Amino acid sequence: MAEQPKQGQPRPIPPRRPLTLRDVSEKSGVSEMTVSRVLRNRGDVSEPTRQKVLLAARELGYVPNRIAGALASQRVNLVGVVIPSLSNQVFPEVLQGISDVLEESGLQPVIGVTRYSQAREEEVLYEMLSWRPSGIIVAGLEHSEASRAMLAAAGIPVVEIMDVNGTPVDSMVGISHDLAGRRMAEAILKAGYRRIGFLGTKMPDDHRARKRMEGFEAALRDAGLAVQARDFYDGGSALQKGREMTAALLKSHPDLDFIYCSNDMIGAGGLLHCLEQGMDVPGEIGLAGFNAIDLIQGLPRRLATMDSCRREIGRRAAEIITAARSGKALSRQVIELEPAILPGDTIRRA
Amino acid sequence: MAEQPKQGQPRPIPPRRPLTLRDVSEKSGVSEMTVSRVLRNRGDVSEPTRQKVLLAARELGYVPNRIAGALASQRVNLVGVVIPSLSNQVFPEVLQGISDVLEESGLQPVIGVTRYSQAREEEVLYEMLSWRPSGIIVAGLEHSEASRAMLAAAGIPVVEIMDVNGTPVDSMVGISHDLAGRRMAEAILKAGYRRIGFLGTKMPDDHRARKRMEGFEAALRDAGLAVQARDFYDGGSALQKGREMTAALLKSHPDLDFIYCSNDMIGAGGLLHCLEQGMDVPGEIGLAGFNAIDLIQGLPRRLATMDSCRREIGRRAAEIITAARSGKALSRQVIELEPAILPGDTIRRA
DNA sequence: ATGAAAGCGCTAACAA
DNA sequence: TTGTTAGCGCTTTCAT
Repeated sequence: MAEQPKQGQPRPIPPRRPLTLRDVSEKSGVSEMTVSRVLRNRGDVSEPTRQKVLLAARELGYVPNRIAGALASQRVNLVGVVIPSLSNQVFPEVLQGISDVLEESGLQPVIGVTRYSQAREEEVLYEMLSWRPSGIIVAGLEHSEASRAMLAAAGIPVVEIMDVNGTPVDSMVGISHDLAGRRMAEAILKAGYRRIGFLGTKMPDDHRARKRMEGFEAALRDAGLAVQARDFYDGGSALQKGREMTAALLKSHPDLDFIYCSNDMIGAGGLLHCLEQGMDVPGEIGLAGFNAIDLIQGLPRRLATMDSCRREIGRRAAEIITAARSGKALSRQVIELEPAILPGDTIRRA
Repeated sequence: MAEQPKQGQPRPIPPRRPLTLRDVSEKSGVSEMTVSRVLRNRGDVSEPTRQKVLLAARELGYVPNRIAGALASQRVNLVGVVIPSLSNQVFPEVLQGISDVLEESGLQPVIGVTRYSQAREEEVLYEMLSWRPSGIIVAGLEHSEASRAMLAAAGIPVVEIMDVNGTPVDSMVGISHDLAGRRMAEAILKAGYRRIGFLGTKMPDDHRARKRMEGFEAALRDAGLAVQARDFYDGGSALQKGREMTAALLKSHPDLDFIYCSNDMIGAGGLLHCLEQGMDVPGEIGLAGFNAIDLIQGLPRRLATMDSCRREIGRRAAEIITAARSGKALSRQVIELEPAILPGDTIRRA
């Protein structure tokens, strides 16, 4: 049963058992404990010993086993991040903000995707909490009872992000989507538009889009007006849907003078349609979206939109986690950011 | 030192120690071992016992500790996925394919982002391997020596994806970007275009974009032609950059009759520019991109492009991992997918 | 069908 | 500065 290096054979995956600290200890002639100290830069180790250990570890190709480490130390450098989708353009940017901050603290984001389903969210949270992360960042304030219970009982910082219209389990960082809708409505009314349509997503669980719409309608009501026409989409290319829905809306309601879209992609599609029809934008018809995504920079007109502060939200949320971890026992923070209106070229200047 | 609920104070993080199997065991009056069996659906447990345990676990809000479980069982339901970026539209779709397949097998993807840096990739891989995942999926074939060594020594299935122009550490699933560039060049030449320009990304480490360009140029050379003009971009809105770079390219080389872009966003920007200038697309000038992203469905013309098979690549890669895990000891698979040309409306019909 | 004992690979706490 | 000991919370294995 002696090991027999077969030369000339394509090297198979090494059947070796994974290396342990003990292997490094034996190879370097230093105790496991000291090896552990060197590998974690902890405690005082003499420079010669340090070098011996480092060399042995490198030569063996040792990769520490964090599972054992985490169990022994009761510390995990993981932060759970739970978001509805990765294909939404918006969430990767939040993630960017999060990982920018976490990286500095040696924390690692672990991403879970819920597909806008509370049931799936519950599963994802359960799965994440079972790894005993140092904190959880989760999009939105609407969760199942079980999810809220898990989060509250986890004994770690929990930050709910993107939205502040509701009651958080622990901390929250976001914008008021109700206010965002209202503000946009006010800007539109101030610019003189009166016959207003709405295009949105059908997603029954996109609570933030819903809140924007509700805020928008509330502001119109305050001015004695109402949305004249609306339509909702579900799936497919948002740009194409924006085109089609705008075309349909203007056909059934030719007198509309503004269309408020629940996101920039829909708005961009609408804008392309209107321009191709030779309509005067923003004179004859105005348009607005939401999010301020990068894309709108390249459109024929800069679509009016609102900054959703995604990156900043990510940064702030991550900072709450890192602060809590380094002992600054605060928690229960509530941070409301101010979404700015970017009027672009698709709303008449007042 | 009695606990003293301070009312009116913001509730601090619950100081309770996390629950363990023992807590469930005590509450249910069943041994830890049997509790463990129930919670994992393993072995034979009588129905009454089962119910007792489940009830106790639910009432306590017990979440198992996977760290301990993984250490004891030497099994981890994690699969590392290492990609260059999340903001590229393309990678989230690969991820979608991956998680569709993994989900069925109870495996969980863990995402790492390299920002197109090999040094960062090395760190990310080290970090991931330290969690002893059941497999690793990594984008691209170009890695540092240390990364390749780590992957080879990890003793788990490794799948390199997106590209097949190179030698994998273990398995690979992707398309030939060299071939993709060639095929597009051939289609363009066949349609009668001769004065061809190129717009790409500056990213020095986007090897796949580079290989496409090289294949493209090789095919032109075979036809006795060469790229007449080229430009590269870096950062910012790709749509806007596509616009600007196309404008600049056509200004300095007004006789170009085709522009091949290294991705659809650049191509879309170019298309919008050309149409706004009143140019005849595809008669006067043709355009093509790469990836077949959703967005192009909503453009004024369907941009010519090539399907990069992202979803399928993700699925196949994940299947290799799940197959290896369920004992079907294969490994070392090489799967080359065929990228189809989608001529759209921006290449003249032959 | 259920339980008891051993130990996964590492680190905290203490000893030398 | 270095080493020893005793677990971390669970699962494997074997006994009952």
